[in-house]
Amino acid sequence: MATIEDVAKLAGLSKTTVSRVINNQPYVSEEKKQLVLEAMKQLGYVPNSSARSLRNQKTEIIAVIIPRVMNPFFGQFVESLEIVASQYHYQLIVCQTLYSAKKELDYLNLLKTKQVDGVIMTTLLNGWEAVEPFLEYGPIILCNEFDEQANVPMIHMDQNYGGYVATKHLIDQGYNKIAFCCGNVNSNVSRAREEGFRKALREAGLYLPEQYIFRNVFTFEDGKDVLRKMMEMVEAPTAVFTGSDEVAAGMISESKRLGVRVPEELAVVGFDNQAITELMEPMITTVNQPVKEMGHLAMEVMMEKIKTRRYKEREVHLLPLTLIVRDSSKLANYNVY
Amino acid sequence: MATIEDVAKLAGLSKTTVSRVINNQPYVSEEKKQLVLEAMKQLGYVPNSSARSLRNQKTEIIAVIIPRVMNPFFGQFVESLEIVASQYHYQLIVCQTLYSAKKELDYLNLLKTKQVDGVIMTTLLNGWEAVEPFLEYGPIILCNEFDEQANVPMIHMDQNYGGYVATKHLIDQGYNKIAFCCGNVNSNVSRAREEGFRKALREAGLYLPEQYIFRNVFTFEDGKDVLRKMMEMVEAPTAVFTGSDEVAAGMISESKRLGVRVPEELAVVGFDNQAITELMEPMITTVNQPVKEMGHLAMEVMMEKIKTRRYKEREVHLLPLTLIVRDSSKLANYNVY
DNA sequence: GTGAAAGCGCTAACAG
DNA sequence: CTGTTAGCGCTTTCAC
Repeated sequence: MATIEDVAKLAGLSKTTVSRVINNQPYVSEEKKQLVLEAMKQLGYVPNSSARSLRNQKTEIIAVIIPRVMNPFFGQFVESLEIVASQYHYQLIVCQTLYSAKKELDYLNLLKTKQVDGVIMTTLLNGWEAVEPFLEYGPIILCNEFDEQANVPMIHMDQNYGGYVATKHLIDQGYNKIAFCCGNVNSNVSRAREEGFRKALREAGLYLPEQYIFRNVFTFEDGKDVLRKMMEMVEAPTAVFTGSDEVAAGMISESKRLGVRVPEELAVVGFDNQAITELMEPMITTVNQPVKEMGHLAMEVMMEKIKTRRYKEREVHLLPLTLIVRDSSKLANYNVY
Repeated sequence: MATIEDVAKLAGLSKTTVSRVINNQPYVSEEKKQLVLEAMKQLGYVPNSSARSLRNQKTEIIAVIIPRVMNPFFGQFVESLEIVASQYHYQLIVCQTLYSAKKELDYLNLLKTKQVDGVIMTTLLNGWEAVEPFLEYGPIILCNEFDEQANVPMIHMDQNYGGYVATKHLIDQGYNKIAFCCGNVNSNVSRAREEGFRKALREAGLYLPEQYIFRNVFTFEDGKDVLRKMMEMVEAPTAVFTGSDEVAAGMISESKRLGVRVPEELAVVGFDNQAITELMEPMITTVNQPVKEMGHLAMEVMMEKIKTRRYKEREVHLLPLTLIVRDSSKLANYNVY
């Protein structure tokens, strides 16, 4: 493998001059520049990234921590992050926690070992106190997940509003026995959605029985399970707010199997606005999250923080959530009027 | 940031000894070892990866080149790759070509610049001739996509069989006007499937009109478009083999809109066995691809190639494909008997 | 067992 | 404009 020295020798110049050419620096005559370029081409030379990283103290790699790629929300996030990163000639390392706090911590260490220039986190399994010390080694951006104390850039959606608007919609449709389903209990995302949910119920003077609350519901299968549990209740809910389209789809699928009509006997609202919402029958009412925008913004903010080196300041970017009404929550007779 | 030198000073020892402790090398007394460990803890020391990479000529990073993360097939592939990589303490860089040959080449350069220790490719947009020279800089593994000339490890499915078995199934169900749909024209995957498809038709003595062949069909929307085109034909096909479940879903969705009954008037077979196949109505007949296994195997093979440093040899791992019959291709009256 | 010193490939003072 | 030199942080001879 050719090194800068080989190029220098072949061109009959010094390493410095070659380096200047590589980095498009001024103060190198056109003549010598051509000499260098020629030598580089002849040797098929490309600079060694490890050497550059060591010397420049930066790797041009960003790590993104997500639960798992196959969750469509995070998959889409990774996709949009990578697109922007590649425009800046940065690479993206994917880090899947698989919901393990230990793995989250291991991945944060990439910052400490200087394998990456920054970390974008979408989970906070260890709590902010555990994450904060890593700030000493480079920028961390909180995406989707958030924390009241965190002194870093945060990009997320108004989850409280999301929970509120979806629930308000159900109430407006005439439903009054509404259940709540969420994923990670320790997540502020879930917490905020639940607050919004409760706010809507409160405003409507509706009561929320304890058993109408389901937590740690993540997958299609989980959705099925919850539906069965709901239907076994003496007083079953007539509507349910879920934390993800996948869960909503599971519920609808299981409803069909049990002969429960959606939305007549049970209204279902999803979250995320994934492709599946338009494929299910009935099509799923959901809350759209601007994931792509979040990815773009996150990477842009990361690039800026790396450049300015000021990243230990709280900075909140709030992205809008919008309710998308489809068939899984729309009572036919309400449409007539 | 503490360096090895700081640790050495604090422990009152040399860098060499500290290095030995870091790397668990023998020939260091238990006593000094404890001294070093203590100093390391006190300083919160972690070795700098760039320095290690430069010195050891390896980064412990693997790049994976895929079209895009949001394609569920590749998303799942990335997910399983990352899981195995992390067990080996390797990181995974995602590289999305977005179907651009130039980007594919750019990403291959990661190998040349030594930013990664190996590359796993799932596309071959530039043809093997263009890829081969990069072998000089490190291992390349071909996954899913394959090439007859490539002198590297290849892990893929028997696509020819996949095309054959799905088509045979349609024929056995009594369909005889069968259309073919595939994605990338220049892909051996598509090519092999088409061969299998044609073989089944040939065996059954069925004729294949040119207009029954659709290429460059990738998305849900593409599926809808193709369906409309098919239905506009004077002699419309009564069955269709598609290259992906997404496309199949698009077709079924559009069929419903147009009042075309599936499978009575049109049988549809997908490919990949994604979650969506069980959510659509009717549920989609498809060909299961062991993506997870492919990911695991690919990373295991990569680790082995990196260790042995022998990777310029052709080596084919063929994974089995299985037909999964569901409702989108099953004529009710055929089930009775 | 332990340490001094060289060097991985690159960039940036600094001097000319 | 160009080159000499030092050094980023680590591992590995090689000597003791």
